[in-house]
Amino acid sequence: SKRRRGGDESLTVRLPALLIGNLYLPPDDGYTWRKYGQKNILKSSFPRSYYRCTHKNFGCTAKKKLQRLDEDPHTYEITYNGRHTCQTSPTPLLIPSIAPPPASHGTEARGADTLIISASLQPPLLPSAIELGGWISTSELGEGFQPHDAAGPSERPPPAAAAEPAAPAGAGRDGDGSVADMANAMFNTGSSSSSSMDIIFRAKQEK
DNA sequence: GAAATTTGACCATA
DNA sequence: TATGGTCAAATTTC
Repeated sequence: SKRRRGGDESLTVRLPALLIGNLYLPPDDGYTWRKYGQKNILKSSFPRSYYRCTHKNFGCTAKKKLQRLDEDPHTYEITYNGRHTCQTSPTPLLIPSIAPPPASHGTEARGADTLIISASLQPPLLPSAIELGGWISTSELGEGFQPHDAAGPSERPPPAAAAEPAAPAGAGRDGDGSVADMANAMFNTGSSSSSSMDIIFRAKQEK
């Protein structure tokens, strides 16, 4: 269909928004992005926002386009462009740069360089779910989600996922726990990681 | 003061 | 020429 000059890869995924209180916020993919623009799109009632990797200085040209779907306000369509060359990137999780698994329930190919991943298999992959851990009420998660998932060493090979938690003392990450922090600030959940937080991870069922 | 957002202007492409 | 994507100054937040 539309092939681009060799390195122009793009990956489009749809995943459920994090529902905090009564507002939907975009899912955290573990990378640190810097917003550089926002535009209103004709057909969409929601604006489209543009992000690029924070570590652009080091030649990381990864970009990300985010759009909340009109039909499903609780679903975000995220389009990734370019590759993360920055090794300082925290949680690599999804974005396998055009993962090949074609014939599979849940994943359906669209065009040559576009891949749609249904939300149903996202929850386990989302780093936010892992990082936030207790913040997310597992009862609200879709079926297929293991409450004590992260603990299991036998899960799929999470490359950097392992290296990440081993957080180097001091260096730390950039403000990344934004979701938790924001939620915390918002609802004044205060100390303790009690699960009183009302984060609902809605797994959208594709029609 | 540095770093990240916001926002309208500007540019590119269909 | 209209629409989508990026720039960059002003502004806010850390």
